[in-house]
Amino acid sequence: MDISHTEENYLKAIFKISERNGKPASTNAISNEMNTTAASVTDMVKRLSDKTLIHYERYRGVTLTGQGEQIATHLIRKHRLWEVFLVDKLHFSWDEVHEIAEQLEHIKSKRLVERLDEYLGFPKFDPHGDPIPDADGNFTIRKQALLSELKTGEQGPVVGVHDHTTAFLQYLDRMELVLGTTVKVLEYFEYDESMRVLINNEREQLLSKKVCQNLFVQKQ
Amino acid sequence: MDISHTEENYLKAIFKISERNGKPASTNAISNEMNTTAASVTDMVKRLSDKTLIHYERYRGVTLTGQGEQIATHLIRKHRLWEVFLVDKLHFSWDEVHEIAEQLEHIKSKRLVERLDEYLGFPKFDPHGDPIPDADGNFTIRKQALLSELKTGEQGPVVGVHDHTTAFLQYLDRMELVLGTTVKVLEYFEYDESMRVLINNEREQLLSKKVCQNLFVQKQ
DNA sequence: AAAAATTTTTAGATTAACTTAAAAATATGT
DNA sequence: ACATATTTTTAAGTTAATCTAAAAATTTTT
Repeated sequence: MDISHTEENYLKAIFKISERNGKPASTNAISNEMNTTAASVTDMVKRLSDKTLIHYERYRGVTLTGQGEQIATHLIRKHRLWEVFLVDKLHFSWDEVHEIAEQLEHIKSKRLVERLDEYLGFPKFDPHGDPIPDADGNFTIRKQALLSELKTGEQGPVVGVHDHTTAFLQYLDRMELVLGTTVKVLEYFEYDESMRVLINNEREQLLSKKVCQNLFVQKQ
Repeated sequence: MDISHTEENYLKAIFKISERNGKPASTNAISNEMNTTAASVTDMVKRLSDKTLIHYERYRGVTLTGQGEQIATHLIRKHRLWEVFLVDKLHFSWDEVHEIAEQLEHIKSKRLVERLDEYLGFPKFDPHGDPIPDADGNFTIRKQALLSELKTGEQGPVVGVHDHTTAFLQYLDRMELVLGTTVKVLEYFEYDESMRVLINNEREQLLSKKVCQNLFVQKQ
Protein backbone atom coordinates (compact mmCIF):
# COMPACT_ATOMS: atom_id res chain seq x y z
CA MET A 1 0.00 0.00 0.00
CA ASP A 2 1.37 3.42 -0.77
CA ILE A 3 0.50 6.65 0.90
CA SER A 4 0.66 10.14 -0.52
CA HIS A 5 2.48 13.15 0.77
CA THR A 6 -0.91 14.70 1.60
CA GLU A 7 -2.20 11.66 3.42
CA GLU A 8 0.97 11.65 5.48
CA ASN A 9 0.39 15.25 6.46
CA TYR A 10 -3.15 14.49 7.56
CA LEU A 11 -1.91 11.64 9.76
CA LYS A 12 0.68 13.89 11.33
CA ALA A 13 -1.95 16.58 11.98
CA ILE A 14 -4.28 14.03 13.59
CA PHE A 15 -1.45 12.77 15.78
CA LYS A 16 -0.57 16.28 16.94
CA ILE A 17 -4.16 17.25 17.68
CA SER A 18 -4.96 14.07 19.60
CA GLU A 19 -1.75 14.38 21.60
CA ARG A 20 -2.45 18.03 22.39
CA ASN A 21 -6.08 17.57 23.44
CA GLY A 22 -6.04 14.00 24.72
CA LYS A 23 -9.13 13.16 22.68
CA PRO A 24 -10.13 12.33 19.09
CA ALA A 25 -9.33 15.00 16.50
CA SER A 26 -12.42 16.84 15.29
CA THR A 27 -13.00 17.63 11.63
CA ASN A 28 -12.69 21.34 12.33
CA ALA A 29 -9.48 20.93 14.31
CA ILE A 30 -7.96 19.04 11.41
CA SER A 31 -9.14 21.52 8.79
CA ASN A 32 -7.66 24.26 10.89
CA GLU A 33 -4.31 22.50 11.35
CA MET A 34 -4.12 21.69 7.64
CA ASN A 35 -5.33 25.08 6.39
CA THR A 36 -8.12 23.51 4.41
CA THR A 37 -11.90 23.19 4.65
CA ALA A 38 -13.98 20.86 6.80
CA ALA A 39 -15.38 19.31 3.61
CA SER A 40 -11.90 18.39 2.40
CA VAL A 41 -11.20 16.77 5.73
CA THR A 42 -14.36 14.67 5.62
CA ASP A 43 -13.31 13.56 2.15
CA MET A 44 -9.79 12.61 3.15
CA VAL A 45 -10.86 11.04 6.39
CA LYS A 46 -12.98 8.55 4.46
CA ARG A 47 -10.01 7.59 2.34
CA LEU A 48 -7.72 7.17 5.36
CA SER A 49 -10.39 5.10 7.05
CA ASP A 50 -10.65 2.82 3.98
CA LYS A 51 -6.91 2.30 4.27
CA THR A 52 -7.33 1.42 7.99
CA LEU A 53 -4.97 4.19 9.01
CA ILE A 54 -7.58 5.87 11.23
CA HIS A 55 -10.76 5.06 13.13
CA TYR A 56 -13.54 7.29 11.93
CA GLU A 57 -17.23 7.53 12.71
CA ARG A 58 -19.17 10.45 11.35
CA TYR A 59 -19.63 13.35 13.75
CA ARG A 60 -17.40 11.59 16.33
CA GLY A 61 -13.87 12.65 15.41
CA VAL A 62 -10.83 10.68 14.36
CA THR A 63 -8.17 8.59 16.10
CA LEU A 64 -5.16 6.85 14.58
CA THR A 65 -4.94 3.08 14.26
CA GLY A 66 -1.67 1.36 15.14
CA GLN A 67 -0.65 1.58 11.51
CA GLY A 68 -1.57 5.25 11.29
CA GLU A 69 0.29 6.09 14.48
CA GLN A 70 3.35 4.22 13.22
CA ILE A 71 3.38 6.39 10.11
CA ALA A 72 2.84 9.60 12.07
CA THR A 73 5.60 8.96 14.60
CA HIS A 74 7.95 7.88 11.83
CA LEU A 75 7.31 11.21 10.11
CA ILE A 76 8.06 13.05 13.32
CA ARG A 77 11.21 10.97 13.73
CA LYS A 78 12.39 11.91 10.25
CA HIS A 79 11.44 15.56 10.67
CA ARG A 80 13.42 15.92 13.87
CA LEU A 81 16.44 13.95 12.67
CA TRP A 82 16.65 16.18 9.59
CA GLU A 83 16.42 19.24 11.85
CA VAL A 84 19.41 17.97 13.80
CA PHE A 85 21.26 17.45 10.52
CA LEU A 86 20.48 20.96 9.32
CA VAL A 87 21.60 22.58 12.56
CA ASP A 88 24.54 20.37 13.56
CA LYS A 89 26.01 19.69 10.13
CA LEU A 90 24.86 22.49 7.85
CA HIS A 91 24.90 25.17 10.55
CA PHE A 92 21.39 26.46 10.06
CA SER A 93 19.95 28.26 13.05
CA TRP A 94 17.06 26.67 14.93
CA ASP A 95 14.53 29.11 13.56
CA GLU A 96 15.27 28.25 9.90
CA VAL A 97 14.91 24.49 9.82
CA HIS A 98 11.23 23.72 10.23
CA GLU A 99 10.08 24.32 6.66
CA ILE A 100 12.95 22.43 5.10
CA ALA A 101 12.41 19.49 7.46
CA GLU A 102 8.73 19.63 6.55
CA GLN A 103 9.79 18.60 3.04
CA LEU A 104 12.59 16.22 4.02
CA GLU A 105 10.35 14.20 6.34
CA HIS A 106 8.55 12.77 3.29
CA ILE A 107 11.65 11.15 1.78
CA LYS A 108 11.02 7.42 1.75
CA SER A 109 13.96 5.17 2.55
CA LYS A 110 14.29 3.09 5.69
CA ARG A 111 18.04 2.81 5.28
CA LEU A 112 18.43 6.55 4.85
CA VAL A 113 16.80 7.24 8.21
CA GLU A 114 18.90 4.59 9.94
CA ARG A 115 22.12 5.92 8.48
CA LEU A 116 21.23 9.52 9.17
CA ASP A 117 20.44 8.63 12.78
CA GLU A 118 23.80 6.91 13.12
CA TYR A 119 25.63 9.77 11.38
CA LEU A 120 24.13 12.24 13.84
CA GLY A 121 25.12 10.11 16.84
CA PHE A 122 21.61 8.81 17.67
CA PRO A 123 20.31 12.11 19.06
CA LYS A 124 17.36 11.87 21.44
CA PHE A 125 16.20 15.49 21.06
CA ASP A 126 15.96 17.91 18.15
CA PRO A 127 17.37 21.48 18.10
CA HIS A 128 14.25 22.80 19.85
CA GLY A 129 14.45 20.19 22.59
CA ASP A 130 11.61 18.06 21.24
CA PRO A 131 12.14 14.33 21.69
CA ILE A 132 13.02 12.21 18.65
CA PRO A 133 11.04 8.96 18.67
CA ASP A 134 12.98 5.73 18.06
CA ALA A 135 12.23 3.42 15.14
CA ASP A 136 9.34 1.89 17.14
CA GLY A 137 7.77 5.28 17.79
CA ASN A 138 8.78 5.56 21.46
CA PHE A 139 9.61 9.02 22.76
CA THR A 140 12.15 9.68 25.50
CA ILE A 141 10.27 11.30 28.35
CA ARG A 142 11.96 13.97 30.42
CA LYS A 143 10.87 15.66 33.62
CA GLN A 144 10.28 19.23 32.64
CA ALA A 145 8.22 22.25 33.57
CA LEU A 146 7.54 25.66 32.15
CA LEU A 147 9.77 28.30 33.68
CA SER A 148 6.57 30.07 34.76
CA GLU A 149 5.75 27.09 37.00
CA LEU A 150 9.00 27.31 39.01
CA LYS A 151 9.07 28.90 42.43
CA THR A 152 11.60 31.43 43.64
CA GLY A 153 14.91 29.72 44.29
CA GLU A 154 14.27 26.82 41.92
CA GLN A 155 16.51 26.29 38.89
CA GLY A 156 17.31 24.03 35.98
CA PRO A 157 18.72 23.91 32.46
CA VAL A 158 16.60 25.13 29.57
CA VAL A 159 15.63 21.99 27.62
CA GLY A 160 12.94 23.08 25.20
CA VAL A 161 10.43 25.60 23.91
CA HIS A 162 6.67 25.49 23.87
CA ASP A 163 6.32 28.24 21.28
CA HIS A 164 8.19 27.28 18.08
CA THR A 165 7.70 30.52 16.17
CA THR A 166 10.62 32.24 14.48
CA ALA A 167 9.94 35.36 16.55
CA PHE A 168 10.38 33.53 19.84
CA LEU A 169 13.40 31.52 18.72
CA GLN A 170 15.14 34.66 17.47
CA TYR A 171 14.30 36.44 20.72
CA LEU A 172 15.97 33.63 22.67
CA ASP A 173 19.02 33.85 20.41
CA ARG A 174 19.30 37.57 21.13
CA MET A 175 19.02 36.89 24.88
CA GLU A 176 21.60 34.09 24.57
CA LEU A 177 19.11 31.71 26.11
CA VAL A 178 20.10 28.61 24.16
CA LEU A 179 19.29 25.04 25.18
CA GLY A 180 21.46 23.99 28.11
CA THR A 181 21.58 27.44 29.69
CA THR A 182 20.89 27.24 33.43
CA VAL A 183 18.14 29.50 34.73
CA LYS A 184 17.44 30.19 38.41
CA VAL A 185 14.35 32.08 39.56
CA LEU A 186 15.43 35.00 41.74
CA GLU A 187 12.18 36.91 42.03
CA TYR A 188 8.60 36.68 40.79
CA PHE A 189 6.53 39.82 40.18
CA GLU A 190 2.88 39.15 40.72
CA TYR A 191 1.99 42.45 39.07
CA ASP A 192 2.80 41.39 35.48
CA GLU A 193 3.81 37.75 36.16
CA SER A 194 7.35 38.47 35.02
CA MET A 195 10.47 36.99 36.62
CA ARG A 196 13.97 38.09 37.48
CA VAL A 197 16.27 35.16 36.77
CA LEU A 198 19.95 34.29 37.07
CA ILE A 199 21.41 32.91 33.85
CA ASN A 200 24.35 30.49 34.03
CA ASN A 201 25.17 31.81 37.51
CA GLU A 202 26.54 34.85 35.75
CA ARG A 203 24.06 37.52 34.80
CA GLU A 204 20.60 38.61 35.83
CA GLN A 205 17.76 39.04 33.40
CA LEU A 206 14.12 40.08 33.53
CA LEU A 207 11.83 37.74 31.58
CA SER A 208 8.21 38.51 30.64
CA LYS A 209 5.24 36.32 31.46
CA LYS A 210 5.02 35.27 27.83
CA VAL A 211 8.64 34.17 27.70
CA CYS A 212 8.37 32.25 31.00
CA GLN A 213 5.29 30.44 29.74
CA ASN A 214 7.11 29.22 26.66
CA LEU A 215 10.43 27.97 28.05
CA PHE A 216 10.80 24.41 29.31
CA VAL A 217 13.25 23.82 32.14
CA GLN A 218 14.40 20.39 33.33
CA LYS A 219 12.96 19.49 36.73
CA GLN A 220 14.67 18.40 39.99
CA MET B 1 4.95 30.70 -10.18
CA ASP B 2 5.20 27.29 -8.63
CA ILE B 3 6.03 24.07 -10.31
CA SER B 4 5.02 20.56 -9.36
CA HIS B 5 7.15 17.57 -8.68
CA THR B 6 5.80 16.00 -11.89
CA GLU B 7 6.46 19.06 -14.02
CA GLU B 8 10.02 19.09 -12.71
CA ASN B 9 10.47 15.48 -13.75
CA TYR B 10 9.22 16.25 -17.25
CA LEU B 11 11.71 19.10 -17.58
CA LYS B 12 14.52 16.85 -16.44
CA ALA B 13 13.49 14.17 -18.94
CA ILE B 14 13.35 16.72 -21.77
CA PHE B 15 16.80 17.99 -20.83
CA LYS B 16 18.27 14.49 -20.80
CA ILE B 17 16.73 13.52 -24.12
CA SER B 18 17.77 16.70 -25.92
CA GLU B 19 21.27 16.39 -24.54
CA ARG B 20 21.50 12.75 -25.58
CA ASN B 21 20.17 13.23 -29.11
CA GLY B 22 21.19 16.79 -29.83
CA LYS B 23 17.71 17.62 -31.11
CA PRO B 24 14.25 18.42 -29.74
CA ALA B 25 12.67 15.74 -27.56
CA SER B 26 9.86 13.89 -29.31
CA THR B 27 6.58 13.07 -27.59
CA ASN B 28 7.36 9.36 -27.75
CA ALA B 29 10.86 9.79 -26.38
CA ILE B 30 9.43 11.69 -23.42
CA SER B 31 6.65 9.19 -22.78
CA ASN B 32 9.26 6.46 -22.88
CA GLU B 33 11.61 8.24 -20.46
CA MET B 34 8.76 9.04 -18.07
CA ASN B 35 7.06 5.64 -18.30
CA THR B 36 3.80 7.20 -19.35
CA THR B 37 1.71 7.49 -22.52
CA ALA B 38 2.15 9.82 -25.48
CA ALA B 39 -1.25 11.34 -24.70
CA SER B 40 -0.15 12.30 -21.19
CA VAL B 41 2.94 13.92 -22.62
CA THR B 42 0.95 15.99 -25.11
CA ASP B 43 -1.20 17.14 -22.22
CA MET B 44 1.70 18.07 -19.97
CA VAL B 45 3.66 19.66 -22.77
CA LYS B 46 0.82 22.12 -23.30
CA ARG B 47 0.89 23.10 -19.65
CA LEU B 48 4.67 23.54 -19.60
CA SER B 49 4.40 25.59 -22.75
CA ASP B 50 1.78 27.85 -21.12
CA LYS B 51 4.26 28.39 -18.31
CA THR B 52 6.97 29.28 -20.86
CA LEU B 53 9.22 26.52 -19.59
CA ILE B 54 9.45 24.85 -23.00
CA HIS B 55 9.07 25.65 -26.69
CA TYR B 56 6.45 23.41 -28.19
CA GLU B 57 4.87 23.14 -31.62
CA ARG B 58 2.63 20.19 -32.34
CA TYR B 59 4.28 17.31 -34.14
CA ARG B 60 7.66 19.08 -33.93
CA GLY B 61 9.03 18.07 -30.53
CA VAL B 62 10.03 20.05 -27.49
CA THR B 63 13.00 22.15 -26.39
CA LEU B 64 13.58 23.89 -23.08
CA THR B 65 13.45 27.66 -22.71
CA GLY B 66 16.09 29.41 -20.61
CA GLN B 67 13.80 29.18 -17.61
CA GLY B 68 13.09 25.50 -18.23
CA GLU B 69 16.75 24.67 -18.65
CA GLN B 70 17.58 26.55 -15.46
CA ILE B 71 15.13 24.37 -13.55
CA ALA B 72 16.39 21.18 -15.18
CA THR B 73 20.06 21.82 -14.48
CA HIS B 74 19.27 22.90 -10.95
CA LEU B 75 17.51 19.56 -10.41
CA ILE B 76 20.54 17.72 -11.75
CA ARG B 77 22.75 19.81 -9.49
CA LYS B 78 20.69 18.88 -6.45
CA HIS B 79 20.47 15.23 -7.46
CA ARG B 80 24.22 14.88 -7.81
CA LEU B 81 25.07 16.85 -4.68
CA TRP B 82 22.75 14.61 -2.65
CA GLU B 83 24.41 11.56 -4.19
CA VAL B 84 27.77 12.83 -2.98
CA PHE B 85 26.27 13.35 0.47
CA LEU B 86 24.84 9.84 0.57
CA VAL B 87 28.11 8.22 -0.49
CA ASP B 88 30.67 10.44 1.27
CA LYS B 89 28.83 11.12 4.50
CA LEU B 90 26.32 8.31 4.97
CA HIS B 91 28.51 5.64 3.35
CA PHE B 92 26.01 4.34 0.86
CA SER B 93 27.52 2.54 -2.10
CA TRP B 94 27.28 4.12 -5.53
CA ASP B 95 24.65 1.67 -6.74
CA GLU B 96 22.20 2.53 -3.92
CA VAL B 97 21.91 6.29 -4.17
CA HIS B 98 20.01 7.05 -7.36
CA GLU B 99 16.46 6.43 -6.11
CA ILE B 100 16.96 8.34 -2.88
CA ALA B 101 18.51 11.28 -4.74
CA GLU B 102 15.55 11.13 -7.13
CA GLN B 103 13.40 12.16 -4.18
CA LEU B 104 15.86 14.55 -2.53
CA GLU B 105 16.33 16.57 -5.73
CA HIS B 106 12.82 17.98 -5.32
CA ILE B 107 13.47 19.61 -1.95
CA LYS B 108 13.05 23.33 -2.43
CA SER B 109 15.47 25.60 -0.58
CA LYS B 110 18.17 27.67 -2.20
CA ARG B 111 20.11 27.97 1.04
CA LEU B 112 20.00 24.23 1.62
CA VAL B 113 21.70 23.55 -1.71
CA GLU B 114 24.33 26.20 -1.09
CA ARG B 115 25.13 24.89 2.38
CA LEU B 116 25.15 21.28 1.25
CA ASP B 117 27.55 22.17 -1.56
CA GLU B 118 29.85 23.89 0.92
CA TYR B 119 29.56 21.05 3.45
CA LEU B 120 30.63 18.57 0.77
CA GLY B 121 33.60 20.74 -0.26
CA PHE B 122 32.15 22.01 -3.55
CA PRO B 123 32.48 18.72 -5.42
CA LYS B 124 32.62 18.94 -9.22
CA PHE B 125 31.62 15.31 -9.90
CA ASP B 126 29.17 12.88 -8.35
CA PRO B 127 29.98 9.33 -7.20
CA HIS B 128 29.50 8.00 -10.75
CA GLY B 129 31.80 10.63 -12.23
CA ASP B 130 28.99 12.74 -13.68
CA PRO B 131 29.66 16.48 -13.54
CA ILE B 132 27.76 18.59 -11.01
CA PRO B 133 26.57 21.84 -12.59
CA ASP B 134 27.25 25.06 -10.68
CA ALA B 135 24.47 27.38 -9.53
CA ASP B 136 24.32 28.89 -13.03
CA GLY B 137 23.90 25.52 -14.68
CA ASN B 138 27.43 25.23 -16.09
CA PHE B 139 28.98 21.78 -16.20
CA THR B 140 32.71 21.12 -15.82
CA ILE B 141 33.85 19.51 -19.05
CA ARG B 142 36.51 16.85 -18.95
CA LYS B 143 38.40 15.16 -21.76
CA GLN B 144 37.28 11.59 -21.64
CA ALA B 145 36.80 8.56 -23.86
CA LEU B 146 35.26 5.15 -23.52
CA LEU B 147 37.84 2.52 -22.68
CA SER B 148 36.78 0.75 -25.90
CA GLU B 149 38.06 3.74 -27.89
CA LEU B 150 41.61 3.55 -26.52
CA LYS B 151 44.38 1.94 -28.54
CA THR B 152 46.89 -0.59 -27.26
CA GLY B 153 49.42 1.14 -25.01
CA GLU B 154 47.13 4.04 -24.08
CA GLN B 155 46.06 4.54 -20.47
CA GLY B 156 44.21 6.80 -18.06
CA PRO B 157 42.25 6.91 -14.82
CA VAL B 158 38.67 5.69 -14.74
CA VAL B 159 36.52 8.82 -14.33
CA GLY B 160 32.98 7.73 -15.02
CA VAL B 161 30.44 5.20 -16.24
CA HIS B 162 28.14 5.30 -19.22
CA ASP B 163 25.87 2.54 -17.95
CA HIS B 164 24.46 3.50 -14.53
CA THR B 165 22.63 0.26 -13.76
CA THR B 166 23.07 -1.46 -10.41
CA ALA B 167 24.30 -4.58 -12.21
CA PHE B 168 27.19 -2.72 -13.84
CA LEU B 169 28.11 -0.73 -10.75
CA GLN B 170 28.18 -3.86 -8.62
CA TYR B 171 30.26 -5.64 -11.25
CA LEU B 172 32.81 -2.83 -11.09
CA ASP B 173 32.87 -3.05 -7.28
CA ARG B 174 33.61 -6.77 -7.50
CA MET B 175 36.40 -6.08 -10.00
CA GLU B 176 37.71 -3.27 -7.76
CA LEU B 177 37.43 -0.90 -10.67
CA VAL B 178 36.48 2.20 -8.71
CA LEU B 179 36.81 5.78 -9.96
CA GLY B 180 40.45 6.82 -10.00
CA THR B 181 41.78 3.38 -10.87
CA THR B 182 44.35 3.59 -13.69
CA VAL B 183 43.73 1.35 -16.66
CA LYS B 184 46.24 0.66 -19.45
CA VAL B 185 45.29 -1.24 -22.60
CA LEU B 186 47.70 -4.14 -23.06
CA GLU B 187 45.97 -6.04 -25.83
CA TYR B 188 42.83 -5.82 -27.93
CA PHE B 189 41.09 -8.97 -29.22
CA GLU B 190 39.34 -8.33 -32.45
CA TYR B 191 37.47 -11.63 -32.16
CA ASP B 192 35.09 -10.55 -29.36
CA GLU B 193 36.25 -6.92 -28.96
CA SER B 194 37.47 -7.64 -25.44
CA MET B 195 40.64 -6.15 -23.92
CA ARG B 196 43.43 -7.25 -21.66
CA VAL B 197 44.25 -4.31 -19.39
CA LEU B 198 46.70 -3.44 -16.62
CA ILE B 199 45.02 -2.07 -13.54
CA ASN B 200 46.93 0.35 -11.26
CA ASN B 201 50.21 -0.97 -12.75
CA GLU B 202 49.64 -4.03 -10.58
CA ARG B 203 47.38 -6.68 -11.99
CA GLU B 204 46.12 -7.76 -15.37
CA GLN B 205 42.46 -8.21 -16.16
CA LEU B 206 40.38 -9.26 -19.14
CA LEU B 207 37.43 -6.92 -19.79
CA SER B 208 34.51 -7.69 -22.10
CA LYS B 209 33.38 -5.50 -24.97
CA LYS B 210 30.33 -4.45 -22.96
CA VAL B 211 32.42 -3.36 -19.99
CA CYS B 212 34.87 -1.43 -22.19
CA GLN B 213 32.00 0.37 -23.89
CA ASN B 214 30.64 1.59 -20.57
CA LEU B 215 33.74 2.83 -18.78
CA PHE B 216 34.97 6.40 -19.23
CA VAL B 217 38.70 7.00 -18.98
CA GLN B 218 40.33 10.44 -18.78
CA LYS B 219 42.15 11.35 -21.99
CA GLN B 220 45.76 12.50 -22.66
C1' DA C 1 3.72 10.32 -55.33
C1' DA C 2 0.64 7.06 -53.40
C1' DA C 3 0.35 3.45 -49.85
C1' DA C 4 1.79 1.84 -45.53
C1' DA C 5 3.72 2.55 -41.15
C1' DT C 6 4.65 5.39 -37.41
C1' DT C 7 4.04 9.22 -34.45
C1' DT C 8 1.29 12.55 -32.37
C1' DT C 9 -2.86 14.64 -31.10
C1' DT C 10 -7.73 14.82 -29.76
C1' DA C 11 -11.75 13.03 -27.40
C1' DG C 12 -13.69 11.22 -23.54
C1' DA C 13 -13.10 9.22 -18.88
C1' DT C 14 -10.96 8.45 -14.34
C1' DT C 15 -8.83 9.57 -9.79
C1' DA C 16 -7.00 12.38 -5.89
C1' DA C 17 -7.44 16.45 -3.71
C1' DC C 18 -9.69 20.32 -3.36
C1' DT C 19 -13.60 23.99 -3.32
C1' DT C 20 -18.44 26.33 -2.19
C1' DA C 21 -23.00 26.06 -0.70
C1' DA C 22 -26.72 23.70 1.35
C1' DA C 23 -28.48 20.06 4.39
C1' DA C 24 -28.16 17.29 8.47
C1' DA C 25 -26.56 16.16 12.95
C1' DT C 26 -24.94 17.49 17.39
C1' DA C 27 -24.20 20.66 21.22
C1' DT C 28 -25.53 24.70 24.01
C1' DG C 29 -28.24 28.17 26.58
C1' DT C 30 -32.10 29.61 28.94
C1' DA D 1 -36.88 20.66 26.39
C1' DC D 2 -36.74 23.39 22.83
C1' DA D 3 -34.79 27.05 20.02
C1' DT D 4 -30.37 28.59 18.51
C1' DA D 5 -25.73 28.04 17.34
C1' DT D 6 -22.09 25.21 15.92
C1' DT D 7 -20.09 21.43 13.70
C1' DT D 8 -20.03 18.08 10.31
C1' DT D 9 -21.49 15.95 6.26
C1' DT D 10 -23.32 15.68 1.61
C1' DA D 11 -23.85 17.35 -3.03
C1' DA D 12 -22.01 19.18 -6.98
C1' DG D 13 -18.27 20.90 -9.33
C1' DT D 14 -13.00 22.09 -10.35
C1' DT D 15 -8.14 21.08 -11.51
C1' DA D 16 -3.90 18.34 -12.30
C1' DA D 17 -2.42 14.26 -13.94
C1' DT D 18 -3.41 10.26 -15.74
C1' DC D 19 -5.52 6.63 -19.02
C1' DT D 20 -7.60 4.16 -23.55
C1' DA D 21 -9.11 4.40 -28.06
C1' DA D 22 -9.72 6.71 -32.25
C1' DA D 23 -8.48 10.36 -35.50
C1' DA D 24 -5.06 13.18 -37.73
C1' DA D 25 -0.52 14.38 -39.19
C1' DT D 26 3.98 13.10 -40.50
C1' DT D 27 7.47 9.96 -42.18
C1' DT D 28 8.98 6.00 -44.66
C1' DT D 29 8.72 2.67 -48.21
C1' DT D 30 8.23 1.27 -52.67
